[in-house]
Amino acid sequence: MIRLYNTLTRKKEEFQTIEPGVVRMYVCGVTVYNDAHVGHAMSALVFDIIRRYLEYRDYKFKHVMNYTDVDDKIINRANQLGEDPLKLSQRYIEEYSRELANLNILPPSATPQVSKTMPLIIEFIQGLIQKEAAYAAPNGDVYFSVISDNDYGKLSGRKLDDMQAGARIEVGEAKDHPMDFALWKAAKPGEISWDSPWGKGRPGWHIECSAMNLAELGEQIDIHGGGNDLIFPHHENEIAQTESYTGKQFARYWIHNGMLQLGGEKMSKSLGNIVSIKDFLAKRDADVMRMLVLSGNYRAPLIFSEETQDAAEKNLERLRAALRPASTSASGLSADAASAPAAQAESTKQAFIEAMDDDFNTPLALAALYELVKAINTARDNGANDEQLKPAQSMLRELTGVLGLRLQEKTGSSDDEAKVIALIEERNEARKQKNWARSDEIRDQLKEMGVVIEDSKDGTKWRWS
RNA sequence: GGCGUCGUGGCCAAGUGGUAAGGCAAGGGUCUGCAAAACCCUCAUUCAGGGGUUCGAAUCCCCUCGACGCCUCCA
Repeated sequence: MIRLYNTLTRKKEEFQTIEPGVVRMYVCGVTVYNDAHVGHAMSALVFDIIRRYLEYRDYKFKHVMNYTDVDDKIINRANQLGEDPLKLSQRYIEEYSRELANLNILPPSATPQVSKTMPLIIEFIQGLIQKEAAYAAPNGDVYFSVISDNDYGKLSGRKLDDMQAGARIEVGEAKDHPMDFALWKAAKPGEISWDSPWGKGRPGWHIECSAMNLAELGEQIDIHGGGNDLIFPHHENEIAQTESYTGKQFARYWIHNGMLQLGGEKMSKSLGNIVSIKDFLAKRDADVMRMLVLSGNYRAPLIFSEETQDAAEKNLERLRAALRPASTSASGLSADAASAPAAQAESTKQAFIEAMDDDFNTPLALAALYELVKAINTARDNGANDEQLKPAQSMLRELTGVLGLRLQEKTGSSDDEAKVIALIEERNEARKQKNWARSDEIRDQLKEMGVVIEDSKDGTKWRWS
């Protein structure tokens, strides 16, 4: 039984899809106006891991991730650069999708954009007005009426009365209730706009997701996800809009990832404490980012520091090392001893599934993997051959694959490779003559080139580090 | 001020009533010319602090302190 934590009910619930065997999942993507950062990567990775795991458990997936390509910030940025806003956002959409691919994130089955969903958004708003859940203001704005929705606030656990006390009431706004929010914003002079029954304008932020959801996945979906900073107001408002429109429960499970922390604070564009995905990948492997996400519960804040990144690299190296071949001089284990790693493979698989079934407990799943790593290494140390290592190694490959880890060995340039081999030959000559000084000097030189060497019975092995 | 999440060893982090997983770091050992890798051993009588419930609490309740998120755009 798969259980997952539902923000809506604040507890873990058994996972049951509307249509057996099929998961409809909508995850809020990004507003595209500049470089995405590792916090966005965290969110995308969390839902990629969830998807990969549920696919491993035989679910088919309809995975939708939207792009917000019409928005104040995009317009401002475009004005600064003297560029067309839709061209600007298109550029960042392409860039973001490349970055997701670089992070080994499976492409969603659909990636709708606001600018391409206008007719449906307008239709949606009209429907809400007809149901008296929304109203057009004289200035050309259209607002959602929160008092029309008797369970408004159920996702974030807020009451209208509580919120009103602290709400910022903009002077001159044409709202009936201070918490009412815009479905349609009248265009300011010179702004990009679309025609509508209320005049030229553009959609508010929340309505786009309701509309795209409906278009791509239908009235009811299984999982709606995003960062926990979206719970209020974004997801709260999405629920209000969609449920007022359809009269049905919108999403069964609301899943929210915790925020990535840099220096004790949430990483965000407005705070300016940003590490872009691009900058991260220039320094570290995509697996490192994924390992970082796997190292903690997806709902908890993720500490992003040099120390946690270094630890993630070490952990990856441990997994990679376990997949390396047996010693060429391996004598082979007795049939009895050879069954140990294979048996561990089975018990690790059980433990892995049990951990992941429980709200995607990746730290516990990793612990199960390390047990398998140990069994493989022990067998190898004891002389297991490749054939005997294979069952355990394939299982390790399978389960790390479910988590989306690539575990590729690092590579260097082939030009350097010839040099490395020459140096190792020279070093082995020196070692034969017991010229340890020269031998160690060459080892240091290789280390500076990023090459690690290991002397073994099979000869000297080397790899890029 | 309101709503919510949370505080576990040097660091990261499982564990939500039955007596503290795992990884990193550190120390010792086996192996090695020395290393590296691997393996073995050591490393929290204790879970922010204080009360309470219970035969029994890191786990439940209350209070205090602290952190983070949201309440405005945000993954």
